[in-house]
Amino acid sequence: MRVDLDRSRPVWRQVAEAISRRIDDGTYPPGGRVPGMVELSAEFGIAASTAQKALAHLRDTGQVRTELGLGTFVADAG
Amino acid sequence: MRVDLDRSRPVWRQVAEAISRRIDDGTYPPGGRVPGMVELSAEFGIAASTAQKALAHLRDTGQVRTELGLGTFVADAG
DNA sequence: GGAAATTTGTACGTATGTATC
DNA sequence: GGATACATACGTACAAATTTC
Repeated sequence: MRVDLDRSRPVWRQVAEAISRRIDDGTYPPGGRVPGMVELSAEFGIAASTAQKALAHLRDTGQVRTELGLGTFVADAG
Repeated sequence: MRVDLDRSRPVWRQVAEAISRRIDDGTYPPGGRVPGMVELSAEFGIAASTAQKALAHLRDTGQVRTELGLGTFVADAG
Protein backbone atom coordinates (compact mmCIF):
# COMPACT_ATOMS: atom_id res chain seq x y z
CA MET A 1 0.00 0.00 0.00
CA ARG A 2 3.04 2.23 0.18
CA VAL A 3 3.72 4.66 -2.63
CA ASP A 4 7.15 6.03 -3.32
CA LEU A 5 7.04 9.70 -4.15
CA ASP A 6 9.60 11.17 -6.47
CA ARG A 7 10.46 14.80 -6.85
CA SER A 8 10.20 15.05 -10.60
CA ARG A 9 6.40 15.04 -10.68
CA PRO A 10 3.75 16.81 -8.59
CA VAL A 11 2.95 15.03 -5.36
CA TRP A 12 -0.77 15.67 -5.68
CA ARG A 13 -0.74 13.97 -9.09
CA GLN A 14 1.17 10.94 -7.83
CA VAL A 15 -1.30 10.53 -4.97
CA ALA A 16 -4.24 10.85 -7.36
CA GLU A 17 -2.71 8.19 -9.59
CA ALA A 18 -2.11 5.89 -6.65
CA ILE A 19 -5.76 6.16 -5.63
CA SER A 20 -6.83 5.68 -9.23
CA ARG A 21 -4.82 2.45 -9.41
CA ARG A 22 -6.44 1.20 -6.22
CA ILE A 23 -9.84 1.87 -7.71
CA ASP A 24 -8.88 -0.05 -10.82
CA ASP A 25 -7.54 -3.05 -8.93
CA GLY A 26 -10.53 -3.20 -6.61
CA THR A 27 -8.83 -2.08 -3.43
CA TYR A 28 -11.47 0.64 -3.30
CA PRO A 29 -14.64 -0.90 -4.80
CA PRO A 30 -17.42 1.12 -6.49
CA GLY A 31 -19.49 2.92 -3.91
CA GLY A 32 -16.85 2.25 -1.26
CA ARG A 33 -15.22 4.96 0.73
CA VAL A 34 -11.86 6.40 -0.23
CA PRO A 35 -9.48 7.61 2.49
CA GLY A 36 -10.07 11.27 3.24
CA MET A 37 -7.70 14.20 3.41
CA VAL A 38 -6.52 13.46 6.92
CA GLU A 39 -5.93 9.76 6.26
CA LEU A 40 -4.10 10.42 3.01
CA SER A 41 -1.92 13.10 4.53
CA ALA A 42 -0.89 10.64 7.25
CA GLU A 43 -0.27 7.75 4.88
CA PHE A 44 1.78 9.69 2.36
CA GLY A 45 3.34 12.13 4.77
CA ILE A 46 1.96 15.16 2.94
CA ALA A 47 -0.12 18.19 3.87
CA ALA A 48 -3.89 17.82 4.07
CA SER A 49 -4.24 20.58 1.49
CA THR A 50 -2.16 18.57 -0.94
CA ALA A 51 -4.28 15.47 -0.33
CA GLN A 52 -7.36 17.62 -0.86
CA LYS A 53 -6.07 18.68 -4.25
CA ALA A 54 -5.57 15.05 -5.26
CA LEU A 55 -9.13 14.19 -4.22
CA ALA A 56 -10.53 17.27 -5.96
CA HIS A 57 -8.79 16.18 -9.16
CA LEU A 58 -10.28 12.70 -8.94
CA ARG A 59 -13.68 14.29 -8.43
CA ASP A 60 -13.21 16.60 -11.42
CA THR A 61 -12.30 13.60 -13.58
CA GLY A 62 -15.34 11.69 -12.38
CA GLN A 63 -13.48 8.89 -10.63
CA VAL A 64 -14.88 9.68 -7.21
CA ARG A 65 -17.80 11.58 -5.77
CA THR A 66 -17.53 13.70 -2.65
CA GLU A 67 -20.25 14.36 -0.13
CA LEU A 68 -19.93 17.20 2.33
CA GLY A 69 -19.84 15.92 5.88
CA LEU A 70 -19.59 12.30 4.78
CA GLY A 71 -16.48 11.60 2.77
CA THR A 72 -15.22 10.59 -0.65
CA PHE A 73 -16.59 7.56 -2.47
CA VAL A 74 -15.68 5.63 -5.58
CA ALA A 75 -17.96 6.64 -8.43
CA ASP A 76 -20.27 3.93 -9.66
CA ALA A 77 -18.92 2.28 -12.78
CA GLY A 78 -20.28 3.77 -15.98
CA MET B 1 -15.33 45.82 -15.75
CA ARG B 2 -16.31 45.64 -12.11
CA VAL B 3 -17.75 42.41 -10.72
CA ASP B 4 -19.83 42.30 -7.58
CA LEU B 5 -18.95 39.33 -5.44
CA ASP B 6 -21.59 37.77 -3.27
CA ARG B 7 -21.00 35.48 -0.32
CA SER B 8 -23.37 32.72 -1.33
CA ARG B 9 -21.12 31.28 -4.03
CA PRO B 10 -17.37 30.54 -4.16
CA VAL B 11 -15.29 33.58 -5.07
CA TRP B 12 -12.98 31.60 -7.33
CA ARG B 13 -15.99 30.43 -9.34
CA GLN B 14 -17.44 33.92 -9.69
CA VAL B 15 -14.09 35.22 -10.92
CA ALA B 16 -13.79 32.34 -13.38
CA GLU B 17 -17.28 33.09 -14.69
CA ALA B 18 -16.46 36.79 -15.03
CA ILE B 19 -13.40 35.98 -17.13
CA SER B 20 -15.42 33.48 -19.14
CA ARG B 21 -17.98 36.16 -19.94
CA ARG B 22 -15.24 38.54 -21.07
CA ILE B 23 -13.92 35.86 -23.38
CA ASP B 24 -17.38 35.35 -24.81
CA ASP B 25 -18.02 39.05 -25.38
CA GLY B 26 -14.62 39.63 -26.96
CA THR B 27 -13.05 41.64 -24.20
CA TYR B 28 -10.32 39.01 -24.19
CA PRO B 29 -9.99 37.86 -27.81
CA PRO B 30 -8.70 34.39 -28.83
CA GLY B 31 -4.95 34.22 -28.38
CA GLY B 32 -5.00 37.38 -26.30
CA ARG B 33 -3.60 37.58 -22.83
CA VAL B 34 -5.81 37.23 -19.78
CA PRO B 35 -4.95 39.15 -16.61
CA GLY B 36 -2.69 37.10 -14.37
CA MET B 37 -2.96 36.16 -10.73
CA VAL B 38 -1.55 39.44 -9.44
CA GLU B 39 -3.73 41.59 -11.69
CA LEU B 40 -6.88 39.65 -10.85
CA SER B 41 -6.16 39.71 -7.13
CA ALA B 42 -5.85 43.50 -7.34
CA GLU B 43 -8.96 44.01 -9.46
CA PHE B 44 -11.24 41.78 -7.40
CA GLY B 45 -9.63 42.41 -4.04
CA ILE B 46 -8.89 38.73 -3.48
CA ALA B 47 -5.83 36.64 -2.66
CA ALA B 48 -3.51 35.66 -5.48
CA SER B 49 -4.03 32.02 -4.59
CA THR B 50 -7.77 32.43 -5.11
CA ALA B 51 -7.18 34.08 -8.48
CA GLN B 52 -4.85 31.22 -9.35
CA LYS B 53 -7.60 28.72 -8.62
CA ALA B 54 -9.96 30.55 -10.96
CA LEU B 55 -7.36 30.51 -13.73
CA ALA B 56 -6.56 26.84 -13.11
CA HIS B 57 -10.25 26.04 -13.46
CA LEU B 58 -10.46 27.89 -16.78
CA ARG B 59 -7.42 25.96 -17.95
CA ASP B 60 -8.93 22.64 -16.87
CA THR B 61 -12.08 23.45 -18.80
CA GLY B 62 -10.08 24.37 -21.89
CA GLN B 63 -11.06 28.03 -21.98
CA VAL B 64 -7.53 29.32 -21.52
CA ARG B 65 -4.03 28.00 -21.91
CA THR B 66 -1.24 28.84 -19.50
CA GLU B 67 2.43 29.13 -20.34
CA LEU B 68 5.01 29.06 -17.61
CA GLY B 69 6.94 32.29 -17.42
CA LEU B 70 4.67 33.97 -19.94
CA GLY B 71 1.10 34.24 -18.79
CA THR B 72 -2.44 33.03 -19.44
CA PHE B 73 -3.98 33.26 -22.89
CA VAL B 74 -7.43 32.74 -24.34
CA ALA B 75 -7.60 29.35 -26.02
CA ASP B 76 -8.06 29.42 -29.76
CA ALA B 77 -11.67 28.87 -30.72
CA GLY B 78 -12.43 25.23 -31.36
C1' DG C 1 -33.29 21.08 19.58
C1' DG C 2 -28.45 21.50 20.63
C1' DA C 3 -23.33 20.30 21.20
C1' DA C 4 -19.47 17.82 19.62
C1' DA C 5 -16.88 15.33 16.29
C1' DT C 6 -15.89 14.32 11.55
C1' DT C 7 -15.15 15.55 6.75
C1' DT C 8 -15.21 18.22 2.63
C1' DG C 9 -14.97 23.15 0.66
C1' DT C 10 -13.36 27.79 0.51
C1' DA C 11 -10.05 31.58 1.32
C1' DC C 12 -5.93 33.39 2.72
C1' DG C 13 -0.92 33.62 3.18
C1' DT C 14 3.97 32.11 2.54
C1' DA C 15 7.80 29.81 0.44
C1' DT C 16 9.96 27.65 -3.23
C1' DG C 17 10.42 25.76 -7.98
C1' DT C 18 10.26 26.40 -12.95
C1' DA C 19 10.26 28.87 -17.26
C1' DT C 20 10.54 33.05 -20.06
C1' DC C 21 12.19 37.56 -21.23
C1' DG D 1 21.50 37.96 -13.00
C1' DG D 2 17.12 40.21 -12.43
C1' DA D 3 12.15 40.79 -13.37
C1' DT D 4 7.95 38.55 -14.42
C1' DA D 5 4.57 34.81 -14.11
C1' DC D 6 2.62 30.30 -13.47
C1' DA D 7 2.94 25.74 -10.44
C1' DT D 8 3.57 23.25 -6.39
C1' DA D 9 3.51 22.48 -1.38
C1' DC D 10 2.71 23.71 3.09
C1' DG D 11 -0.01 25.61 6.78
C1' DT D 12 -4.02 28.08 9.02
C1' DA D 13 -8.76 29.42 9.72
C1' DC D 14 -13.35 29.13 9.02
C1' DA D 15 -17.77 27.59 6.64
C1' DA D 16 -21.03 23.88 5.51
C1' DA D 17 -23.03 19.28 5.93
C1' DT D 18 -23.57 14.94 8.30
C1' DT D 19 -23.59 11.90 12.16
C1' DT D 20 -23.74 10.83 16.94
C1' DC D 21 -24.68 11.71 21.58
